[in-house]
This record gives sequence, C-alpha cells and structure tokens, in this order.
Amino acid sequence: MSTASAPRSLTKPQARIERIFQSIRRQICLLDFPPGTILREQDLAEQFKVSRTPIRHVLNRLAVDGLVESRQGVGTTVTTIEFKDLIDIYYLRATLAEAIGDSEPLTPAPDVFKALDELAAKCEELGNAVDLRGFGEINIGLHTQILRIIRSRPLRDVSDRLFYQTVRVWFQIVPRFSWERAVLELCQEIQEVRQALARDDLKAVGLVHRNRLSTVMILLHRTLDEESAMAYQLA
Amino acid sequence: MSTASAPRSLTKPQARIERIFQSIRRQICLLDFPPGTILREQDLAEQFKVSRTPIRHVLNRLAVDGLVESRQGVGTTVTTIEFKDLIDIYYLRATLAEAIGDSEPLTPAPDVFKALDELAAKCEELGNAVDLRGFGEINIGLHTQILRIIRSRPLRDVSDRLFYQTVRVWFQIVPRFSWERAVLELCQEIQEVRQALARDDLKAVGLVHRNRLSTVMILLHRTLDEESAMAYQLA
DNA sequence: GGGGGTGGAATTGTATACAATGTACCTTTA
DNA sequence: TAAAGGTACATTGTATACAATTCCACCCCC
Repeated sequence: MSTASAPRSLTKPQARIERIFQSIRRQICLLDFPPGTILREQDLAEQFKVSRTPIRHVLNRLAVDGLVESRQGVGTTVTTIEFKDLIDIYYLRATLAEAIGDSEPLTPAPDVFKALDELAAKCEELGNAVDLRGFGEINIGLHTQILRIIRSRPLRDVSDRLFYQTVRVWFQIVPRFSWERAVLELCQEIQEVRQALARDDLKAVGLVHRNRLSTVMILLHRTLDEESAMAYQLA
Repeated sequence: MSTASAPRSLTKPQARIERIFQSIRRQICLLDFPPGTILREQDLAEQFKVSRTPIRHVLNRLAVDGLVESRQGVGTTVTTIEFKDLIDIYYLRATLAEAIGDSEPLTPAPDVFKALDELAAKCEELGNAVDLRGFGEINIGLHTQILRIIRSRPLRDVSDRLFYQTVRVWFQIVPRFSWERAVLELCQEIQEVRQALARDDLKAVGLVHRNRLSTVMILLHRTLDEESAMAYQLA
C-alpha cells in the first residue's frame, strides 16, 4: 500500500502515528493481512518510511486491542479472535447500540446523508458479484457514519474498538451463509439508518443497528452449535 | 491483552511493562500524581530502573486510556477528565453493569469472599477518620473483585478501562458531599455484593453495582447543575 | 535411520544518541 | 517602559546500535 507523499514538516508526529495505526488496522480488518500473518517491524518501517520506533508504538496499540500479538524472537502475528470472545463482543455491541439513542438528539452533519447514500449505492452494486473485501469496506463505512452521530465520546471510543475487533468475522460468516442475504441485510440497515436519521430519531438508529448485530449473534451461536455437533460426531 | 488477563511470568519483558503500567496507573488514580502533574520520562525511567523506551510504551498506553497526555517539548501531564465525559462514562458503566449477570453463572473462587471480607473490614475502619486515599484503595479493591466474577473477557476489559478512567472522581465528590454517607454506601455495596455472590446470583451483583453507579451519576448531574447555576449567577 | 544438541540467522525488546519542539528568560529596540 | 525577538534549556519524538530470545536447519552420535 503506497503511503501518501510525506510532507513531514507539516504533520505532527502523533497524527502520523495515528495515520499509520489506522492504515495497518484497516489492512488487518480487510484481510490484506490475514490472521497468522507475521508483520515484521523492519518491513513496515520501510513501507511507511519511518524507523521501527513509531511502528512499534502502533503495533503496541494494536496489541492492546487484541488485533496482533508480539513475541520476542518470533515476530508480531495477526491474531484470530476467539469464537467465544466474538459472541461476547457482539452481545456487548448490541447492548451498547441501544444506548446510542439515550442522549439528547444530535443533529447530524449534512454530509452524513451523502455518505450514507454513496454507501447504499455501492452496496446495491455488490449484489452482482461476490466481493468480500468490498463488503468489508462498506461495513467500515457504515460504522464510520454511525460513529459520527454518537454524542458520548466514551461510548464512541468503546464502540469503535469493539467494532474493529469483530469486523473480520464477516469473512467467515458470509461464505457459510448466503451472499445475497448478507448484502440485502446490509443494504437494509443503511436505508433504515438513513430514514431514522432523517427524522432525527437517534433511538431508532440504535435499535436498527442493535437488531442487525443481534442477527449476526444468532448466526454465530448457530455456527458454534454446529461445530459442537461436529466435535460430538467425531468423538 | 489487557490488565484483566493474568500475567504469564513476571520475568518476561511484557510482564514488566504491565507491572510498570499498573503501578503508574494506580499512582495516578490515587492522586499520588494529581491532575496537572508533569511526568518526566527520564525520572520514571530512573525510578523503575529501566530506560526511557519501556516507560514510553507505558505512557503511550496511559495516553490511549486518556489518563495522561504527551506534548513534544513540554512533557507528559496527568489529565483532568472532562465533567461531561465523566457523566457519559458513568452512564456506560451503569449500562454495562446490568450486563454482568447476563451470562451463565460463574462460581467465584473462594478467595473472592475472603478478599471482600477484608475490604469490608477496612471500610468499617474508614468511618473513624477521613481518609480519601484509603477510600480509593478500597474502591479499587472492590472493582478488582467484581472483575473476577465477570466471565466475558471483552466486558471485563471494557469495564476495567472505564473504571480507571473514573475512579479519581471520588476525590472531588466526597469533599462536596458527606464522608460518612460515602463510606456507608461503599460498605453497603461490598456487603450486598458478597451476599448476592454467596447465593450465586450474578444478576444481583450487577444490579447492586449498577445502583451505586447510578447514585454517583445523579450526584454528578447535581454538581453539574450547581456549576451551571454558578455560571449563570456570574453572568 | 533417528534423536538430540548446537550454532546461526532472524526477530522483538532495550538503551542511547540525536533531532524537533515548546517554554522561559533575557536582550534589544522603539 | 513595554513589547518584540532571539537564545538557551528541558522535554518528547526518532533513529539506530546492541542484547535477549526463539526457531530451524544441520550435524554428530548412537
């Protein structure tokens, strides 16, 4: 991934680290770096044209979020989220989604609607051919817009972290499920969020979001049960 | 991953960083380092007998949690949590506390009871004289024990982070309120948590906890209103 | 032919020198 | 005298050399 031309003198160091962090996190969550990938600090340093030091800060933060794991003498590997944790996180996210609307109404910036419309358009196109990466990108896009209407900063921070801990699950779920239905439900959520937003009904936004999270959670439970059954058959 | 997970071995570098992290965080939250304090990396390095490098990792993590803030050329200062954020966090914590009991019952380790009894004893003693630091220590102790009965690791991690973002508020609240009542309510929560735990009623533990958080939240709202009134009078 | 030990290469963790930056104080000038 | 500018110092951010650790291939020995 090519980094933008670096006017280093104009960018504050913390902002640069933040950019690198988001870039690597995105690559992890879109499976450009699939689980198990070994990220070498030296390679990343060369890619981003910095030394290992700021890269280590970024990896350290990713490790706190559980997206990578560093072991001395081995390397920094992209993690696989435990299935059990995945369900727990989805339960948390569903709970928190209900809390989105519990604050005073927040009039969203006008470009939120534009962004949502663009996402909806892209999502429609997805129906034509299976494109998991595109699906992931739209998911991230929707998440980004939902974040923007959450007034409470702590809630925003927690939601963001939990989201990025779980996005990758779609790459496992969709193939075992139905591409058409996954796309359809994503389209529906975007539309419903947009409509709820248009009537300043934050509570509805939260509930729409909660319901889709809940759907995924049920799917995860089903998958877990199937795996348990498989294990039982083998035993 | 986070502080909630058990350290592997105290000899490994990651464990050492974890120890330093918890040490500094504790000192911040007990106001050994009051808000506004400038933490110099060199001083901390000498204090912990390491170089600046691991100290920087720790401070970086504390900065992510919002407990400190680093500015190049100035220093790393202990932050003051915004009042608005404080209320939001308490609302979040109250919401999450209700979710504690939503998982399958978890039989607590026997030493949880012992730890709670010790905390209760210490809390009784607090009634004799005002001791804000002791109050904070018991608060942290209670939190630590409650963490141990949360099965869901993601919920544990989030709860832990939010707790340490808000403990310091007691040092503001108690003086403006009533020392006796604060101690009494803390004692009550410890007792009620212990009782609920004794009958394997995790849901009750969560609700007891939620109720106290809710009490604090109301207090915070009241304080906020008073400050608004003051500002109004001045204007 | 197999098992275990040994050395080398690769990688993360640490220490340290240097660069960038902000603050305070002092100097100079209108 | 006050204000503007510059200079020195302290601090964080970065780069890099070195230490610690791990993995693996190779080889020796049985």
